Amino acid sequence: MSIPMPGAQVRGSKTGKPIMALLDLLGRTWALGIVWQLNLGSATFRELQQRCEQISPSLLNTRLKELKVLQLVELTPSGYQLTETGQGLFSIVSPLGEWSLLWASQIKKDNV
Amino acid sequence: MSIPMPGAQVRGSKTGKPIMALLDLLGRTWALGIVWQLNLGSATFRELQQRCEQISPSLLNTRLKELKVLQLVELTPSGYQLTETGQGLFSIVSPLGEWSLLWASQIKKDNV
DNA sequence: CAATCATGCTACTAATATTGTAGCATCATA
DNA sequence: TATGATGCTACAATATTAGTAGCATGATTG
Repeated sequence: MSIPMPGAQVRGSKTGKPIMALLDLLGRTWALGIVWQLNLGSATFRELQQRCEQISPSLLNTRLKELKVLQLVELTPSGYQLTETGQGLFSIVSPLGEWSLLWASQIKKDNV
Repeated sequence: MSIPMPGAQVRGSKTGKPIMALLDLLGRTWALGIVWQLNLGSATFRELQQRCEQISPSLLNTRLKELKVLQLVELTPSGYQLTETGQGLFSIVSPLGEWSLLWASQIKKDNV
């Protein structure tokens, strides 16, 4: 799967709009999960694998490559970590944590 | 693929944490894109198909089923539309639109 | 200096998800 | 009773993800 570079055609969209590239990226398995986990602190490849509940190394590596090219993640001597841009992305999606709890309780409520 | 119900095991996570269910859902092709498009206004199945640049009807239907069960989307006489909960989700992710533009320009800048 | 360990990662097959096309069933309108 | 629009299903082809084994490199340890 080619890397969803903003400005280029991406999976599901030919317009090249950055938001479409971003939605393509975030719509890939574990992409958002990796960003989420890395926000908890930098991690080695294998640590990250464990935090992501045993994601396969091939997929983890594929995602990390994408995230590196798109400058959301970088590999430093102390492990993989979010770039400043990656932190910016995280800060946008971070309210999802709290929101998901409300969402969960609402779904439950309606099933009673 | 089973529906990522918060509280249950989901793809990639056994903890049942709502955030993991949410990340699973959002990590599926077109899930976030459908929410994004529906925020522009309700749409019939076929209109939605066109807005999503010719997403296949089988996948669109699969995603809509999931989003309906998870109460983010509902089918009304005037077409598919976001529920209040779905609008809440959108309001969190909506800054991604503007953010993606900055992101795109930053990536370009670094390539110069 | 050889053995051990941890690192990032590749290779490969099997399982699963997505695409793409055709077309069905239902309802409203003409 | 046609015609058109609706929501969708079926199915084969293709692409992605999962899962396991293990390689290559560098640091540490005996």
